[in-house]
Amino acid sequence: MEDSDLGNDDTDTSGPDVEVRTLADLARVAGVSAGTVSRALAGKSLVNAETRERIQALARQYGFRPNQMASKLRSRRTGVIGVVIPLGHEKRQQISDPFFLTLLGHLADQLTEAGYDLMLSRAIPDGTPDWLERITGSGMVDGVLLIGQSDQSEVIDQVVSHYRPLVAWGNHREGQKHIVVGTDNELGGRLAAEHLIACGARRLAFFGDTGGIEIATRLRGARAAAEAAGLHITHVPIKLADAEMGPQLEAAFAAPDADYDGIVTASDLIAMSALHVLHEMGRKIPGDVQIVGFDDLPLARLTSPPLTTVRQEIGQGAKVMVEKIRALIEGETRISKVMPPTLIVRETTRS
Amino acid sequence: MEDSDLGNDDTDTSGPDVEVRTLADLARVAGVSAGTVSRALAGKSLVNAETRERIQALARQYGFRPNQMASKLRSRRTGVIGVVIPLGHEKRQQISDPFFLTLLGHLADQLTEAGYDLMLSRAIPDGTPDWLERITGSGMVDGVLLIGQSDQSEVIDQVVSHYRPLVAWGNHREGQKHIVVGTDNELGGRLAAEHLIACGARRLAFFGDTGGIEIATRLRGARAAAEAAGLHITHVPIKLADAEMGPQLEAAFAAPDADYDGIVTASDLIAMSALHVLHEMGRKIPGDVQIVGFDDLPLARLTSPPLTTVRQEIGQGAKVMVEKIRALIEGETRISKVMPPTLIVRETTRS
DNA sequence: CTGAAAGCGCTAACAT
DNA sequence: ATGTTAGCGCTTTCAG
Repeated sequence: MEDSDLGNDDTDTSGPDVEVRTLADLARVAGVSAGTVSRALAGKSLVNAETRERIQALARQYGFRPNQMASKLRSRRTGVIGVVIPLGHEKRQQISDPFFLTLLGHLADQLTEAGYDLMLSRAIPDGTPDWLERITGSGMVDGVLLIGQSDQSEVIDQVVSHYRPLVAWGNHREGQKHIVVGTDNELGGRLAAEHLIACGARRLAFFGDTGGIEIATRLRGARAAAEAAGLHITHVPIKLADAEMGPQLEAAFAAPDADYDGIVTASDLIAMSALHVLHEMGRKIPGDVQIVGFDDLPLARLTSPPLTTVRQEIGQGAKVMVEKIRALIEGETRISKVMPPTLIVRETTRS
Repeated sequence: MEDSDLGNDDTDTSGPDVEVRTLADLARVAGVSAGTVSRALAGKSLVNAETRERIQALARQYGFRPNQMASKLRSRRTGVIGVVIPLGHEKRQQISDPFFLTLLGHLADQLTEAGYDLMLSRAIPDGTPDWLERITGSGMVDGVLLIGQSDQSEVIDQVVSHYRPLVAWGNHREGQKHIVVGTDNELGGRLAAEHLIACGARRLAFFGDTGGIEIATRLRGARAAAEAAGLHITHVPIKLADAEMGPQLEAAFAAPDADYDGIVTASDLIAMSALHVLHEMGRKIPGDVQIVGFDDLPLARLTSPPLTTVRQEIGQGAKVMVEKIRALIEGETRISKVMPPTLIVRETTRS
């Protein structure tokens, strides 16, 4: 019969002789139309189950993958979320902040789980909204997640006036237009300072650069607590330049009136560095100086002594950011979320 | 003069009344064809300098950005590099390894500098090449950077047989098809063990899970050094499960014959955790036990005592990976690069 | 130097 | 349930 001869053509299951790069190619091989192949591969229900499976098998056999660019162009949906790290107020051109990196890791996990791809950009704000609009306006992403607002809160507000699906990590400010997920930084700073004061510290300092609003707010909280106790807190603006943090700290401790006995730091990283420098100077912790970190990175429990710190819920934050961006993309409405920090008492304070 | 009257038409610089979303829209506004707008915006030389500038000004004024999907589809060039983290041999579903995260940060910097966008994917190898081909075959990226090979060396080889622009970080194996940038792990392991032996350690252990080839090779190097000195080295397969590392280490030290006096670790993270656990057990470092880390993360110098470790050149590695992927994309040929590690002696060994 | 025309590979009406 | 028809918005010959 002619039919069986036809059937025999199927025996070449291994050596694909014809190049099948496009839907049309596969359609030809399968003897159907491109439209059907498209539907079959998308797993749509309006295709006969067995043709669908046959086509999927064929696709596998020929190693065919639909071109995403074409698909995205046509469907006006990219399946990609842009994750942007604004490298603003700190002049370093490098992504190295372990907090951001940790948040990024969690975001990657959550986005993958939600079926999104992640496009990472580092951006250097320049006063105009251009650094952000280059990403929102490119048609390359369905939404944007900002890891930190730096000092760009106004610019971001301006962008969301015409670009909705955007969620930032960071500090929430009254009257702010864009949606933010973050920690109550003022409370965090206050918790840290209050704890230090309760543990007997009197000569307080805050270590951290207040160029970004988050840190500035932590300082405000710490200062409020100090003032409530009738104390002064000295602000020492340590920049996060990795290796160069040591010298900055040494200089800070060498200053004439620098015999601090309680230090609130803007991050665990600064705290760890301070711990190290103080240790080298022969100061006892928490005997001579008490320190509170910020973030509660996984590493905080590994320092010696283990670091007392203000915990931010990074994993939870990532989850919430992804939930919100998805909702925004679906056209729903969402509001900001401020999460309360918790004080984790370990051994760099006298508890 | 008529000229000044003409100039007055430009006063509506603020209120774009017509929506200009596409090249064609802008072309209409500019009174030229879409082709010319495309060329002007691409900065091509074959456009009259002043029409080009006029069009660019118009684009800026209307906030117009060409749709990347369309551009990429047409030009068959995405300007995107895929960065893939294979979450293979370790079952954790999470990106948290600080080494990978650090490498990722450097890659982001280098790629941005080279004008590429970065698409991050975490992948869970499943025995087939599918986890990788989903990315290489999607038409979404111009090339792929793999952060670690996990135990997928053969699969990767298979993929590069038909997909050239791929560079992996990791261990180089003789006869391997794909291009790798990485550290001489065997040498690294040997340096660590030799140093420990030279410092008087005799009861050696290697802490780390050898599921990935990199770690297995480090163990091989350490073992070779031990055997050359007539010593035995005990392999303790610590998994990188963040918080759960403590208990694993405690169990390791509680084992009957576990009075190690020299420990080679597979990463700084394990070393830091071990440091912490030993500290809690009241063991002196380096007095009772000496430890050598691996990676030399920025944090290694901050432990107390500061960590003796085997340094991998992460920043340099990222630079090399990006150089190689760019060359491969251009159709050039490249070979693997094995970088020598260096021993950084700090204070967890008796030097 | 610029315009017109032809797709890149796919999806989504609209038919049938 | 499947085929047909039209584009998505851009780039790039090919003319002029």
